[in-house]
Amino acid sequence: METQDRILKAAEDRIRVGGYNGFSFRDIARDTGLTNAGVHHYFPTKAALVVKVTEVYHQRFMTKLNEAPPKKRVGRLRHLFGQSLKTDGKMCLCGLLAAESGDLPNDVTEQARKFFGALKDSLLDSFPQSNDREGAALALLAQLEGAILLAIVSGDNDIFDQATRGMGSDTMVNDRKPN
Amino acid sequence: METQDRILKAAEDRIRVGGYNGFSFRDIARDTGLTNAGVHHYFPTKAALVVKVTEVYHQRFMTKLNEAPPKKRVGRLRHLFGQSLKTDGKMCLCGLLAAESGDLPNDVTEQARKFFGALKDSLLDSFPQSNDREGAALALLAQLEGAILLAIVSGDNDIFDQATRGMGSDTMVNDRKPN
DNA sequence: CTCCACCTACCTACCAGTAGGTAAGCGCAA
DNA sequence: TTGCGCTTACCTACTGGTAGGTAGGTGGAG
Repeated sequence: METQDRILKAAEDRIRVGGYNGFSFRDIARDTGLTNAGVHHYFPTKAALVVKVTEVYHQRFMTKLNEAPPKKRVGRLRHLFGQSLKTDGKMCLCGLLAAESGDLPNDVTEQARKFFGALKDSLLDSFPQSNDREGAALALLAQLEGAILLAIVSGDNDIFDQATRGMGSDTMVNDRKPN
Repeated sequence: METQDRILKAAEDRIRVGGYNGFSFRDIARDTGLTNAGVHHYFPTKAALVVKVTEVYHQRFMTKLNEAPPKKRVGRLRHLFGQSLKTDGKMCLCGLLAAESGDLPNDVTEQARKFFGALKDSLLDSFPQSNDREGAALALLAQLEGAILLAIVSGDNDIFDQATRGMGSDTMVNDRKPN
């Protein structure tokens, strides 16, 4: 694996546990077997590193989401969030950054915002046109992001399933009752 | 206002913007006109300070929530979260701490967990006994916490309303606060 | 020989936390 | 009423350690 990719992976893992202020260049250096300066060789500033991490995350996530046809996006999204929790045992990267966004470099906040914008747009086609699709997509996104948050703080993955029951797989694949 | 309370207020405000690692004792000292050591006089460690902040927040929040009768708790809770966003312009304290919880002192994480436990318990009575009340309460909590997160990162309070539309008005009760 | 990856060595600023001092106030006894 | 022991509420000055970031070198591959 390329050094740059190892740096990005280490940074993503760190951020998804402790957030932007919860890791340092030296942490990443230790994780990758480099030195502080070695990490700076690839990313001049912390903000630049985190922006790149979010770009990679964004693209990877959207690719997986858009593999599913519009009608199955909700279930797919639920699956992806669940995987984030159960396989990685970690928060959604952009969810954590969003929470801290009041104290982040502007371009990092902007990246998190873009992620949720893209998610919402990809989701719109899953809802019937007549209703408030925008609101329905946002509500769903909110519920998923909140569910992962509740599960993480509780240290209990089942909470994610409880808080998202009925979403996607059973009742709601293509006809969630919008409020 | 007592010095200790000014410290607690400053710390709460700071945490709700940047999280646990997003503020320092010196920030609080500047906010309150004290010195670093002056803040340490009241709170020996950062963890102790943050634990106290969450205790005060928890109690204040639950008091306001439980003013409403069980049947109106959902609307009340939505109102309180909306107020947190629109009046304070800030995240829910425990939501932010929950997101970062992977990198927090244990007793701080525990406080955040307790907050959501209390919220869920208070909410249970708002749901019909026959169904999966636990899941319904968790889903609602998740949606609210996620909605505030999406609104914060977007810098657009309307997103909170969109993502929680219908909540507390159809199946739940009205969401106008009865003051 | 050049370029690139990465290093050593270092900077300044800041971190949480501590040591020890001081000024003002308390309850209480003479 | 004065004086004493003790406490509260801070302060200045400092510690060891870490933060993000930089200047300039080294070693190996092409």
